[in-house]
Amino acid sequence: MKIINAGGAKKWSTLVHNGVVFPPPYKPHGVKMLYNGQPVDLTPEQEEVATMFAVMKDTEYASKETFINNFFTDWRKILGKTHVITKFELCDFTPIYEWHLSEKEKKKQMTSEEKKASREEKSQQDEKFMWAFVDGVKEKVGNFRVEPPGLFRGRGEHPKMGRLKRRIRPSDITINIGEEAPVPVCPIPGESWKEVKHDNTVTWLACWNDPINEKDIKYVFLAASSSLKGQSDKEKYEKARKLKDYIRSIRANYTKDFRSKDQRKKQIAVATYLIDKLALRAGDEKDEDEADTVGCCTLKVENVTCLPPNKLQFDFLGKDSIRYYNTVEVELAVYEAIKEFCAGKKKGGHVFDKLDTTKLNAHLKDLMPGLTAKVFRTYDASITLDTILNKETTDGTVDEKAKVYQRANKEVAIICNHQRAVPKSHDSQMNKLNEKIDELTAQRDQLNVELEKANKLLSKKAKKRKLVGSDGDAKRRRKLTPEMLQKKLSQVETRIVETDNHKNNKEDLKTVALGTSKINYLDPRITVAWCKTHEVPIDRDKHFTVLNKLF
DNA sequence: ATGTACACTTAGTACCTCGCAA
DNA sequence: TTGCGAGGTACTAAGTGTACAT
Repeated sequence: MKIINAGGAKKWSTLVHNGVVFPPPYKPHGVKMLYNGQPVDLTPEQEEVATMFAVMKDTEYASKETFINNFFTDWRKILGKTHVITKFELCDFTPIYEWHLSEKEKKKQMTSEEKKASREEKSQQDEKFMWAFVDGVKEKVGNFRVEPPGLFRGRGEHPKMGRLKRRIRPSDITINIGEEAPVPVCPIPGESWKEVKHDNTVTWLACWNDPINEKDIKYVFLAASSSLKGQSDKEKYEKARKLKDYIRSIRANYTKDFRSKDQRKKQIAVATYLIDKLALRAGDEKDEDEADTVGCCTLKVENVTCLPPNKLQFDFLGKDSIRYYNTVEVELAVYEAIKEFCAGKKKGGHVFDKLDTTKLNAHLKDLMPGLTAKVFRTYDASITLDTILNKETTDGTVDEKAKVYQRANKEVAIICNHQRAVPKSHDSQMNKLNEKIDELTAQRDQLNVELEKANKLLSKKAKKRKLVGSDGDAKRRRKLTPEMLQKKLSQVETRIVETDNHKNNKEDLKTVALGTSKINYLDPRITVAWCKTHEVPIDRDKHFTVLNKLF
């Protein structure tokens, strides 16, 4: 018997769960697309794939050549050699797209009771799959739903985008479950699981091969709120914290090697420096059939520009094809070393040609037990969060303190290069805020005029009263007193400042994704400690409330 | 030393929900 | 009552890193 994961520790003693939920079978709609202007008959299977493409009309993918070619190639396999459809250019998916829009509209038009009812029905069906028992403890399952068929949405310039991701069947699925637990009933009549195993050195409940990349495996894991996930999360942050004790000697170590005669040592030193200073990812080698992205070890000469006297400009696509664009001042020795590594190499050549992630990590392990490249990102995040929170938190309202936390969160996100697409509604929201500010400013000006008038009137009246003893007329009495106007004025002024801050904050964060760092990089213990010290209720944030219980 | 299978973390986006202001 | 924005969840792609085979 092949022993898999032999070194892996035991993760559980008993494991009980109910398997996975399959997406419902395809329901044909019968809407005919056009080919060369004529309606065409499609079998349900053919129609299903056509529909997958049709509904993506308003995405970027729909106009990408690679996507279209891959889709069409896979679809034609299903259409068969003799089918009338042979040219993509003659296909008109609009009828199906419009059907899709009207279905969407129908759903939107449902009353809130109907929506609620169907939601409840669904959650009732899902209920038994949502939970697992790990060593007798009820834990939430993460992704118990099997991925539905669809067109592959690879990020960046992925050579496989648009390929048909076929339907997963029970015979694709391996179930991992406790020996004594009942094997989940296969929910599709007449079919059965590929395999049932009882491996307690792993944490997954089910897996199948990714149909796009057959050598890749998709897993069903427990949710982040489970103690198994919480445990390894805690270990991750503990390791990052330990790096604090080692960082001085690690830095001394690589600094010494910047000028090493041994090219490999020198490259390791410079790479470690970049990972430490810039929180770059390790950068594993990638296959030809994946998007062309890089990390530290895979940086190519064209990704780094040396700007005299000692600046480096980085420009490359990293994970998820997110652009990393940054100019930094580095130690002169690093600058010289990079220049030397790049010298004489052709475009596409690796800056660190004597290096890969395995070698780098092996070296890091010598410096600190369990140290790998990714720990530096967690470490950087922890240091940044801690520093900003300590430096910037002042006595003030809870809202003001929360703003400080958000600023720290933002800095971490920037360091980790967590970006997002500018929200679709960004421009219109900015316009609205500008209009709001204009409106408030006009209000303010108006109030100032009124206030001035009211004050004048008051002093006039005072004079008059001395002379005549007037009690003022009814019309005047309805007007606001200067005090009231003053109060209103300061309210408006506050709102102007608030709205302006809100606007600037929104603009500032339009391309920054805060969520990833919050979930994966901000040590909950730092957050919780800060909340306690500064009397910010932890339950303001659901994420940390959950983790607080777990940690 | 290098390649690869496997397991697990990290990532951005689409969508959904809920509370609030208009 | 509605429409909208913030914030959360679901989804699944894309990384990292280890163990083992070659």
